[in-house]
Amino acid sequence: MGRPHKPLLDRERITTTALELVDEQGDFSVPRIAARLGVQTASVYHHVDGRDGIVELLRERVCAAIDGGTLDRDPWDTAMAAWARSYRAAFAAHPRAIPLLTASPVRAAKVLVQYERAVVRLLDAGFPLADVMPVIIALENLVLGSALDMAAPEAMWELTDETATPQLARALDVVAGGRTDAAFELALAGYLAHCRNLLNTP
Amino acid sequence: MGRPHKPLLDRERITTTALELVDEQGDFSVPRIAARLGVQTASVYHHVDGRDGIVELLRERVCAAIDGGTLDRDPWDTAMAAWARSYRAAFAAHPRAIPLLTASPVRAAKVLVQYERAVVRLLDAGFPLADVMPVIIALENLVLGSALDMAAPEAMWELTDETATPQLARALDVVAGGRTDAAFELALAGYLAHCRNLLNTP
DNA sequence: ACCTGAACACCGTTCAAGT
DNA sequence: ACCTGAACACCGTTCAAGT
Repeated sequence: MGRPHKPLLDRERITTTALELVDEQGDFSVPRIAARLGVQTASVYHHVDGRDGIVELLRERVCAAIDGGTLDRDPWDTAMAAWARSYRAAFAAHPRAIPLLTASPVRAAKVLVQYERAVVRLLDAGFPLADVMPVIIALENLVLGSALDMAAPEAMWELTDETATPQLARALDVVAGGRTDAAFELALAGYLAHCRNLLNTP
Repeated sequence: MGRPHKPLLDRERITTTALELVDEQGDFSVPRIAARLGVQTASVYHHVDGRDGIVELLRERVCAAIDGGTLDRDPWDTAMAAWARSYRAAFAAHPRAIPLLTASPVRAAKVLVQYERAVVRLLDAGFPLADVMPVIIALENLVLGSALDMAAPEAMWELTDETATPQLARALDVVAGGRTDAAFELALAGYLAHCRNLLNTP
């Protein structure tokens, strides 16, 4: 066939197809992307840096939904809370992608700029330089830990032998659906309170 | 060859070999396990429920290092803190296994028993039933989020274009090695303080 | 019950050949 | 520059055949 007049493929469409596959089936493969786009497997490699490159594109695509504007809100703790919720919501929109994306951290330029903004906000708020990264990484840990929890199928919490863990069964029963959100909000509240405290008692 | 007088393989040795491979190379495959054990690939399938079964065995093996005894300490918040640190340390002992293990949550019987114990401790401490699971899951999120951070190669934090994020570079520079532990301890302290507060102001 | 050898479907990746 | 077809090494899994 040779080269077409108009390219059949581009990174955008490859990313979209990969994300569709992950949303539908929990995983993707290069051949299945190619098949969906009506193209040979090898063609994909002319646009993308292998399978790992596609994962990186997925990470950037998912993270594009994080609203960096939240970081401009006042005061600083409101900004951090809103950023954390937006960060988490971006991952929640594609739960089946989460195990794929959390394997290595987000280092896309667009997200690093948000980290830079967060550093500045915290310095302006009065945090000592040495506290800034721990504060930010702790927030990232919170978000990603919660994301993993969201990615776990509900069935993971269905206890097969309830008699061995009766109190756990009772405690699970009473939270049912909202366990994930409640845990995140609890951790976030604790985190923010502790940060405020750090600032007031140096 | 046929059946040997003494089995050449068992789940224990398969798990150990898989963990060795993961520690050394960041991943494992059934054929490579077989090769190390001087056996055919197909033989492994007589002892183990496929690749996923081996991952589950890895999860159980790594989690066996969690010290459930910490949950008996007094008072309850000391117990939770010690449990969280032990939980995290178990994962930290095999950082390259973490992405493999965090994809789905720990549901091995031996660990569920610890969750049961944690539920009882929290109920005894006076937490309302509805708060118990959020409190426990938030702790799990904290631990796993931090584990992911530990699994990330140091290089992930080396900024290629420092000028775009100068403050981030400065903040990173000053924490250097200890960023992961500092972030975890910060989040844990905030979490515990918040839990204590929940208990005192219902 | 446990190991082998062979087979199958699928994967990631490369590359010369075409336009 | 971009697509194809063919190739390669590797993977997970199954199964009949042996003891």
